[in-house]
Amino acid sequence: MRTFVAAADAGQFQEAAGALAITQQAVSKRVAALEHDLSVRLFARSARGVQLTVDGQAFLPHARELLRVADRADASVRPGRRALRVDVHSRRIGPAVLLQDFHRAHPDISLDVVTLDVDAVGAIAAVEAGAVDATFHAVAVRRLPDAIRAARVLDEPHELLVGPRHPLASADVVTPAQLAEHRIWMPGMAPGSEWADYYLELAAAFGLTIDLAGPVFGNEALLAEIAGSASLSTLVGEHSRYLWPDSWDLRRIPVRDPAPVYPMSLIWRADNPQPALRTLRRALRASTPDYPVWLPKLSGTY
Amino acid sequence: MRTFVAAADAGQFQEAAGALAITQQAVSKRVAALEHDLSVRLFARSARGVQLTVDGQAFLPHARELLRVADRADASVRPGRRALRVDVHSRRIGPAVLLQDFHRAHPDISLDVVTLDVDAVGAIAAVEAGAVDATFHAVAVRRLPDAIRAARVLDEPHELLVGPRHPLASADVVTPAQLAEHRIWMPGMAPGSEWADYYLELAAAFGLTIDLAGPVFGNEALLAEIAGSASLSTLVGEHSRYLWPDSWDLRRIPVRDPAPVYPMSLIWRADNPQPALRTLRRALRASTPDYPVWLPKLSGTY
DNA sequence: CTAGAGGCACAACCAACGGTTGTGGCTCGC
DNA sequence: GCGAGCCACAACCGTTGGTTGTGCCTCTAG
Repeated sequence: MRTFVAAADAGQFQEAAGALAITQQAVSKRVAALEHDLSVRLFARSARGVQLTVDGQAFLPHARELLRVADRADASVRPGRRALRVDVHSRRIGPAVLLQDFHRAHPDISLDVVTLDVDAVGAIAAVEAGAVDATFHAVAVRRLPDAIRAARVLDEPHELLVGPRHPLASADVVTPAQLAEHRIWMPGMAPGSEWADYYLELAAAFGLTIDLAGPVFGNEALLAEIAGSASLSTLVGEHSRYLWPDSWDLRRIPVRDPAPVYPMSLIWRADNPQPALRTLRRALRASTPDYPVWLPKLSGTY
Repeated sequence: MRTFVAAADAGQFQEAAGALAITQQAVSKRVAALEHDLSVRLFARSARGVQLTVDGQAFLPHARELLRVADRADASVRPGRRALRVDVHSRRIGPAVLLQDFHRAHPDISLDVVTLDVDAVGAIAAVEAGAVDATFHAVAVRRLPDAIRAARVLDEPHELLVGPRHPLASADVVTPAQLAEHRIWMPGMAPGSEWADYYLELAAAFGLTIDLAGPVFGNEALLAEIAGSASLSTLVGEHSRYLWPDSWDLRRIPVRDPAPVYPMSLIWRADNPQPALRTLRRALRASTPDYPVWLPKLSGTY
């Protein structure tokens, strides 16, 4: 492909061969092979050089695009100068949305969003090791390793997700106190994880029934279950993206007075030289809600 | 790359090998070679299969994109089911702009814009031969080959392009009659071409001095010449895109009363089965100006 | 605790690919 | 008409990339 583009740019195989440091015959062979694979003629040969055919003209921009993508792919992992790589715990929750906004605002910065599938300790270890440039987690800033920095970037308020038959289905807003009478189901939180700790502390603070146990069949199953139930509900982050069929008629009801928020920090290595990281940090300015919030004490490992 | 994606999807080399109809060892070798080239480990191997590393996760979407682009590149020339291919005489004039608008409105339709670099006769021959799906030219509809259809899609009005020292530099609008006193320079029109015929007929109709001869050094040179001259001017299509440094201070002045328009038709083969062509035809509805226009008699080959 | 199943890597082997040099034919310009 | 410039074809050969055979590791079932 690179040879084809070089030949198209040069207008002759000889010169392209020079640029690629191979012989004219090799260029001829490569182009012939490409033409054979595509079963189409890309160049019209003459004694003065070559000229793109119609098919060649149509193919050229695609070939260039292919090389661009290949170079980007290479740059995404090439040690030393790879793209900014950020870990999010799930692609459906707040931080992923923040990153998407960031990408829209800075399309020139190449960004890789990955999901490490580890807890805060593991993610911070990955940041320390340089495997990722940054991660999002709830941390008590005082107890981080020396080389690690953190900045609060998102206080994520919660919404109650209920089906149409749930008693609170028609509420515009609910208070934590109101939730005490209802069962909140959040399966899949590993005991001891920051998530489990958070929801246990929340439950204790307001006398709630938050069910962290139970079989985990995935988010889709959970949503389906809630859609059909008159008593089940769950909590989701305000920025999170969950999709369901319209017919399920699920409702998201803000929780306020106070609003339990989940405090997310961006975590990075102090000595990370990536300029894009600085840009990301600047772009992610925390906007504190203008209503009363409830925050956990964050007594976990960090 | 395809092997890497297959292995990532399968979660094990064995299964990927089956899907690709090669042996597990070949998959192992291919992945190892890719890892070597990138000097990065993409998979963590275990006795239960393989799992993407962080680098692998970051690389995967790029690899998928690469395959997508490769497939599109292939589809762009693969005989039988290639993308809609339209010839424009120049990427800077009206039809190219129409196509760009069309692409924005229908981003799902893959469109290849090519420049055949031939006259109307050659372009229509290319349409007949199936090398391109459509072309834009000024034609008298009556005399086309049987298998060819045409529809007027753009009556392109002209603007006078002058430098700041030209006598008409400050005019808001000019008439063809006014132009009779000034020299209009349009080098590079081959004698007998539809363009030359048009401008000759225009010159005759209004007693203009239109200079089609002269050395051709390219558009940039022409613009530079005009910018510095107090007497030279040229005509450009209203939709055409020419760029120049701000300091040149060139002005585009509409020609009206009547406005000489250049009538462009979309030309295609009656039996072209491409559904996208139908969409293009529907999208390109001619919008006739609501002011008096001048049209040529179109006495050329077609 | 052990045996077997399942999965990946390494080694040896071999066809085919992709480069090289050498050469011939074509076209254009002097 | 002849040389210069450029591309294609042929012969040649090292390397690549597939194959089969095998060993090692881990997880699990008996």
